[in-house]
Amino acid sequence: MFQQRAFRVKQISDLTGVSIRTLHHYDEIGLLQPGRMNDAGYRLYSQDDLARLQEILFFRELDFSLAEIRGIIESPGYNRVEALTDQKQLLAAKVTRLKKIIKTIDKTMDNDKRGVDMSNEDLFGGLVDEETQAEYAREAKERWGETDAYKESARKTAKYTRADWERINAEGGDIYSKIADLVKAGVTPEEASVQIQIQKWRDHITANFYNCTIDICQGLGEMYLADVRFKTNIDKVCPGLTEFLSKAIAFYVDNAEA
Amino acid sequence: MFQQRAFRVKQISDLTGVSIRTLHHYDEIGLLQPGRMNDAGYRLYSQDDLARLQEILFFRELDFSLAEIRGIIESPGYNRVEALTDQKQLLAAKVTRLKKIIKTIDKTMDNDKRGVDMSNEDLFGGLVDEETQAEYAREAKERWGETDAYKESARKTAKYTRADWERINAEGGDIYSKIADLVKAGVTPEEASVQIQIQKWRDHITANFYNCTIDICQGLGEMYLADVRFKTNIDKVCPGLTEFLSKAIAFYVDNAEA
DNA sequence: AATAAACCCTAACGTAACGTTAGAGTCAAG
DNA sequence: CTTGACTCTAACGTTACGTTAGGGTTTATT
Repeated sequence: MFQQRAFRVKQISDLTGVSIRTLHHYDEIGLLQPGRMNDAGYRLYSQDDLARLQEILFFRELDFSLAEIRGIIESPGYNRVEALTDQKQLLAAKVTRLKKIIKTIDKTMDNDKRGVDMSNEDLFGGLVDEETQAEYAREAKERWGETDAYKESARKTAKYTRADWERINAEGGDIYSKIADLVKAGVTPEEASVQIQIQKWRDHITANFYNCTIDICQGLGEMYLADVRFKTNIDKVCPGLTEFLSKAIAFYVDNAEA
Repeated sequence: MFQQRAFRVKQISDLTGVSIRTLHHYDEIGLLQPGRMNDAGYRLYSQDDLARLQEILFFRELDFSLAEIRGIIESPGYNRVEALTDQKQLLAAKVTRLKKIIKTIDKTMDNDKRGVDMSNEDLFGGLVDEETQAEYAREAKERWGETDAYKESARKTAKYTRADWERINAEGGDIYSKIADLVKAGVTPEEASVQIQIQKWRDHITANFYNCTIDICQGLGEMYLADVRFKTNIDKVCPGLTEFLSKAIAFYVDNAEA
């Protein structure tokens, strides 16, 4: 018989840079439980456990919470290669963001030297979250490939200023809030009051990003639900909003087709 | 009379992306206290407060703790332009690290596809902290310019594997621990037992990085104390170690010159 | 064989940096 | 003069661990 190589906590710690306490913690919360234990109760990690830890660390680098990470890698539809592709995409976005911050620093130093004041928006270039929008856009690119919708969106959004983003975000948030209010009021996704907001939502996307066809509506409705990042962001407005929104969009699509 | 422009919490929040609660928190802990309050107790932030928040966010992006940030920007020797230069340097290092992680992802996907196993070290490229060393090296570059010492160091360290870094770190840590023990034992920096360790420390640097001349020793001794990142790292071994080490190095240098 | 030194465990409290209610005052617009 | 958007303090909750404390285990070295 052949015995698979097993690592103990210190070895894992040395190899990966995570603390032993962190390994204990990940075991406790069920994020990374070692394949087996020896008689003394020592944790023995397998090669597969190591691979899983690697994935966890990639997600952590992207500021996913441990609960999110666990949710993702344990979901039935989880695909390692796809996840790696996503992670790469998001890391690239982070690099872009950091580079933008570096530029902001350069500008700040320059203007400091010359005694000029910067606009208050420029002072925080790269620090505000507007980039998450762009992140999501890239995400979309990955899922849709180079579709016409994506190209149109990229062309439009490229010219947007921070003020534009603020306005767009505010408008979008406004629509979500209104739907959230309807949720709280106890109406169903099929009701006209909701469907009117879905129409507004679609118009908003068409006006600011790309021509939001019925097919794309359907895709978005599904994606919002399937993708944790969309989901958590939407659920911030009101828990359960994503599910509701998805159902409402599905109904909207069905009726538009009929 | 001319009244300076004042911002309230929501405006600051919209402008910078930090939450209102965060502003409250920064006020509470004294990290960012608004210039003044109105009669109703509303926080009114000035243009200068905004600039300070910008600096805080740069540091935060680099994972400095709020206590550290406060310590740095309130220290008497604090220089805004210098800090910006450092931040830029560190952000660049972070970009490098992220790019390394992206490479690791590429490698992982590639090997996955071909069914090959990666070495366990390579699995975690970019995730382990070895880079802090390189970070500090770059820091040194910035402070010293392109000196011969720096070039030699860069040439040597470029070839190091993770195993080398582990060994070097262990050796360095060992020397620090020994000095820390002497500190706890109550000896003075001038005593022979300490000076022997300083000699070992210098040899360690010469062996692994560059020819550590007396002049460089002196520079290092001062830098350790002056630079928070060196200081906090060294003080991790034992609080007060940096001061002690600095004194011991100063004495070593004096005696070597005589 | 014994005895350190280095390593492992659980349990439980501590901490940093906020998030999240809860309850109440402020202020401009209609 | 009231309503909606904004503000405040106070205080408890949360995440992701760090940090003892107290006690077994394994391995290297007398």
